[in-house]
Amino acid sequence: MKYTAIVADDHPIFRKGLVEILSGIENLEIVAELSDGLQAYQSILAKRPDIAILDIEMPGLSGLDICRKVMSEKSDTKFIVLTMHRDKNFFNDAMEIGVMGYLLKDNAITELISCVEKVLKGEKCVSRGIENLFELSGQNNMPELANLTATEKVILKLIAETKTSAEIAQLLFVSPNTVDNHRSNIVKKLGLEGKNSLLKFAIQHKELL
Amino acid sequence: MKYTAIVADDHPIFRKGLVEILSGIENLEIVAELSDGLQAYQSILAKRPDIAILDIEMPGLSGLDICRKVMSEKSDTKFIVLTMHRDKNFFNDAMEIGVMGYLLKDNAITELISCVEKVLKGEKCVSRGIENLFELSGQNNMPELANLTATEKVILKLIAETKTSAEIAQLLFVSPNTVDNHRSNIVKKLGLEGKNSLLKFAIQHKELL
DNA sequence: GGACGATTAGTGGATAACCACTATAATCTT
DNA sequence: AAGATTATAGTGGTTATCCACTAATCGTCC
Repeated sequence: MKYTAIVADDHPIFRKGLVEILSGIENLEIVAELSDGLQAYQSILAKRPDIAILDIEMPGLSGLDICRKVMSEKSDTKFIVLTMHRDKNFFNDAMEIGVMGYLLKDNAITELISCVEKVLKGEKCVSRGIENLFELSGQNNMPELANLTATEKVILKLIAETKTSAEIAQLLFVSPNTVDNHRSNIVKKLGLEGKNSLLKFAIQHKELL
Repeated sequence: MKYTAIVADDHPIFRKGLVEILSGIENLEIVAELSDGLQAYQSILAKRPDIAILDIEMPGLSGLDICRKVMSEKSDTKFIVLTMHRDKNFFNDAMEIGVMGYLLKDNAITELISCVEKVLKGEKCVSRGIENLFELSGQNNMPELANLTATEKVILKLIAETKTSAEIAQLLFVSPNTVDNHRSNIVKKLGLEGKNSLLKFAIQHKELL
């Protein structure tokens, strides 16, 4: 018996590679090949494939959006999502939604094949490199940042917006001295040194704040 | 007559797509397929292909590094580089080095094929989407930045790397006073105000420097 | 040769940020 | 109740940056 699959990815060359590899799996037939989220969603509803292999980052609907929508309509389709970026939020979302496979786009071809086979059997499958990523991101996501108090984080954010201590003091209705004191504490907690080191740090890391 | 090609990209699935598409070009034969920069470099030297299709972002040597090295050894190999990111610096570097083709990884398959054909004929070929990128970046690229002198730009870059005036002075073998003077001039030209305004500006705009 | 711009270097002053303390009140923990 | 943490506020000192000047040197263009 042949399983059916649909593939969606907005990068044509990468999609070509995907399709080529999946075509090599004997008991699998690709019934549709899409390049954007909405088309992929409609195609899944129309063809009800056994498995859908979706890029997360796509125009229109993301791969995760598609999973969410399809799964809310009691479908038996199983999902494997692909992503370029080792993003913890994506992974967490994917796990919550209940996708069966989570792969990094730079993974080996053998890993893709074995993942598809596992998922078809009903097993879950997560990329190698993701667990490492997890440990890593837990580590390099600045454990120091977690040590900061709520007020300190607020101030750090405002610093990242290139506000001066005087401006921050006005915004928070406290004395400039207090802000200055918080700055000192933050600098100490983060282990920074030198003039403007806090400003440099804040601007460079404002994405994680 | 058949042309020879080598392909290098560290993403296995994408590389598979690339190779698959290029195999469809009749007068082209792929003589090697690599997954890292150093291997690709050595392979090009060994096989002297007519054309090399290289990812820019690769472990070890980047695609551009490879071009630079190979071209300094009077090779006839023509280069097409691929990149995921619409990065102006990459493009400028590529043009300086003299690559024949510059493609974005999300480009269409037809564009890849026509680019290879053009380059084999000796024509240059740049991705659609790149010029747009250029106009865009050309517009919002701060006309004031163009007013800066070469030395001022160097100093601005170093400031963006969060170097202090004293450190910059040491690096450039000039007096700290001179660096300070340049800072003043830059601040004036950019119309900045307030303490650390230059540092803030430099860090926030370092991508365009 | 003269005008101009760029680079170099200096003086002097203002201020924001850093750094190290002390200290009080409020809150939370044990 | 005692202790810890947090937020608040202040004093005093150092320093990097900013700002406004002046000035010498060098190369380029007319």
